[in-house]
Amino acid sequence: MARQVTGAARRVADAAEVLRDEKFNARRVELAEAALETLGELGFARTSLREIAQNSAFTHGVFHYYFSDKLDLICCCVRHYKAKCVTRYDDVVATATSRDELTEGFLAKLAATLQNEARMHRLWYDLRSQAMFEAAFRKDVLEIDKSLEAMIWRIASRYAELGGKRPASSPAALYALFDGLFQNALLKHLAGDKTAVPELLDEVRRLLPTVC
Amino acid sequence: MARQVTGAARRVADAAEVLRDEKFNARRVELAEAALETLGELGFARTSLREIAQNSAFTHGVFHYYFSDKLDLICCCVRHYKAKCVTRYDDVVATATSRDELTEGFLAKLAATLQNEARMHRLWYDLRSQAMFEAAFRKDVLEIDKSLEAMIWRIASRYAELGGKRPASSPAALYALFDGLFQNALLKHLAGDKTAVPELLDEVRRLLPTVC
DNA sequence: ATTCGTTCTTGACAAGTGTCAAGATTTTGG
DNA sequence: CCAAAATCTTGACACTTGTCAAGAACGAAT
Repeated sequence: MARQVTGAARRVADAAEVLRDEKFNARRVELAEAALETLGELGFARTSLREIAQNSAFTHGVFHYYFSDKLDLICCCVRHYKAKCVTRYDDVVATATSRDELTEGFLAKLAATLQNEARMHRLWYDLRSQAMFEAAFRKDVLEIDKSLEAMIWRIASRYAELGGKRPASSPAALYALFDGLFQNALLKHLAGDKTAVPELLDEVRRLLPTVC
Repeated sequence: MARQVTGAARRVADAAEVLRDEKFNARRVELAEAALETLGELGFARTSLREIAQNSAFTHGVFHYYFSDKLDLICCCVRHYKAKCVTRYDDVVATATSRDELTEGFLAKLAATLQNEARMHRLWYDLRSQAMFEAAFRKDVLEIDKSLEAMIWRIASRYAELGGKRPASSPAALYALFDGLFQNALLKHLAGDKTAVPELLDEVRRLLPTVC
């Protein structure tokens, strides 16, 4: 009987701890989301914890309560960002019933992303570059890169399938191609080049039938 | 006669000034080269002028004598870096007399670059990302990007020519593809992935005949 | 309602930052 | 050879940075 009580008590205690952990983690995500705002605005190099705090509803001390240090915070930001990013085109892939439909849906989302979420994406490129210097970022960054490659591959596979074909290149090559084009268009777009977005769309429209 | 003397004096003065300017600029390049060492090691975010000075034969004051501020120094570094980079494959393109020769020469240089100049290249990716935040970098970065695109295009054109064909993609798409592949391979290589280099070579070897 | 553990605020600290200026040193031109 | 201009050194400045600790505010369980 003592056994059962202990078992029950343990269960209750465990449940409580899980709950606390979840709450703790939810707060971490809240803070990470707030941090992403400032990071997207200033970039990794120019962003300090105090600046993050000032641009948010929190004080700088809270960040040190929830994160062991700055890298811990940024890693949490990156992981959180990932979840949002990777599913961006899943709707289009799931609902498109023809090559044209898929193409137009993809291009529309691509253009919208480039214009409305430029800040988040430049942060991604920033952090991916940081990972080349800071080993602490590498694991997460490589993981996200893999996820993005898979995302592109899903689009390409579906596009090929709708045409009764198979993709003509490897997942790595396809991802490299689209990522490179997007990165270049993003830089031009941020530099005020109005032609960046339409030129990206043209390029992708021309490319899709040749690679899948 | 007074006219002639003034004219001659002016010419001499001008020549002297040009000489001084050249000397001044040579020194700037020396300093930039020293700065590139530290920048390649630490990345833009973590590099301070004092650190640059300590890792070099100069004192930190000199850098402020030759550069108006930190951005000015970094811009000079980037411009200097460009000149070296853009001509890397020109020999191979000029001397190759067959597709195979060009392929092997290109791949050899590609592998060597990835392994021996990883630090300089991660710095390039770092600065290109910085340009998305810092407007002062954009002009130079976009210019270098264009030069690199042209470099890739020269290789692809020559490769196509040697096969009696024409490149199947636009310069932008080709550059995006190779740049994306290289960037990804660099990250993996820096993360200690021994397969990064051979996999890049395989991918490029497979890709070349399909895009040109 | 009181107590105890969690959460948050505030202020401080040491280290590091870019920038500048006064003066030492070297080079140059007459 | 000497004055003037350039190059360079040194040390200081005002400011920002990440980190931490002391304690206030809060919430939940007894």
